[in-house]
Amino acid sequence: MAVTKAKDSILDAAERLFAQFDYAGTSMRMIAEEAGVAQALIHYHCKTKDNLFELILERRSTMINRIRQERLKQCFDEAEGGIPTLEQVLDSFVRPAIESGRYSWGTYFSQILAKLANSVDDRSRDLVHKYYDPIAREYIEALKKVLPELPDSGVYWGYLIMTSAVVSSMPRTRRIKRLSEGILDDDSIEQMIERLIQFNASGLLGLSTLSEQNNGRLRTDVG
Amino acid sequence: MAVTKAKDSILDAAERLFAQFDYAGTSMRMIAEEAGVAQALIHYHCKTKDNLFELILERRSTMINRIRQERLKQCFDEAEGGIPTLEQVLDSFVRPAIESGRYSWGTYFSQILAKLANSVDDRSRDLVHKYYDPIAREYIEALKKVLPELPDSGVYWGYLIMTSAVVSSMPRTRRIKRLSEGILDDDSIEQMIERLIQFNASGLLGLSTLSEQNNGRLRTDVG
DNA sequence: GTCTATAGTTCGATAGAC
DNA sequence: GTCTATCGAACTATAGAC
Repeated sequence: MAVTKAKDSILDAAERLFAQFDYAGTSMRMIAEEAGVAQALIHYHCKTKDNLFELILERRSTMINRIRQERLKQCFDEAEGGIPTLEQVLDSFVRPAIESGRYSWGTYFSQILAKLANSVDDRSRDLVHKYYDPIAREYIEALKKVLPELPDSGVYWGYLIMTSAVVSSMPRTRRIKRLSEGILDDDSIEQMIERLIQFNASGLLGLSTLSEQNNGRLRTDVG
Repeated sequence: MAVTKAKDSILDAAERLFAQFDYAGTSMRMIAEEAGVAQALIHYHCKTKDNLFELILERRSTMINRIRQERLKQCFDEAEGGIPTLEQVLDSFVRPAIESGRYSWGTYFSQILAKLANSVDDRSRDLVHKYYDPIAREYIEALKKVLPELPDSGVYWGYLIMTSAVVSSMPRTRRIKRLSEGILDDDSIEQMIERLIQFNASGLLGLSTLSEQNNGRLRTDVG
């Protein structure tokens, strides 16, 4: 049985509005109007406003993370010696997220996800836990294999810093265009993917040079 | 003339509530109750809800960015040869932000800022423009001096990726504790500052190795 | 500066017809 | 599955006393 057409248009409309006005700033009336259905139909299909938000998150996170999972597995399957390069692993992580921005839904979902990832309330943490911890654990294991010299603490911190950078690069704030006075823009997806992989690969490798015993002191012989 | 005590308690209360429930999810009634004043007094002191939000942003951003500005200047003044190390520059950027999390207000403001930074609506962009573009331009100029071999596009992308990582590391989501199964936590401020500096310094340097003509191809000889 | 009271609007959710 | 109608509550902002 296919998902009803009405339910899809409700999810699409809510996704656009939640992105633009935030969860609390979006009313069921606005969603109904945007979707072109009666307000009561949203409750019929999606129960509550809170559940509607989770449905949106579930739809896109499973979509993106399934692709990541497949490409990560492919990395390891096709690698000579069974260990792919760091860049190959990061590509499988970064590309599905940034490429989703090509689709109109991606521009909306990315804003929802970025705000969710930076929320500290219990409900938001539970949602991140439910939909993003499984893929996080897979990448943490993959990074341990690809970077065997990196201590575990570096892997965890590195993964989280990298994730922050990727998630925050998904919404097109156009800030780079303003700061660079029009020279650069965030609509070049391939350029952004390349920069993110390069920056994060180097950043992860950089954590290797920081020994556990060495905390508080930084090498200053770079640059 | 000192700022009124009532106004401060209104700003403090609103800061806590905006962080917890977002802008649209916080009502003037909630703020009045949390501040222990009448609802009408908020309008007297802060005019509208929208203006109240800007007052909160102005108060903390000027506080943090003034410290950054002073320390950045100090870096260059005290450096031998006039050019400080990359890590010294990044320390002046990262430390004031992360250390603000020691104060209770920092835990609230960090959540507000992280969501603002990931918003694409015109009002949010204007606020980022007004309160964060000046300090951004100072650091971009500083990075150009510290990393003379890095092409401009690398400086702009690097600054924005770094900023994303730092801003998203400010709210204590405690995700690292869950993912590391209790081994690590985000309450160790010194450890977090060190990791962020190390990661971002390496990430910025990593962008140097990516030539303008080379886009689409990555070196794979790392790891 | 601080308050009470309230105008005028909008909210999430549900009841019940078809 | 889809609709109209509506309940009870909450909203921002202001008027006006002190």
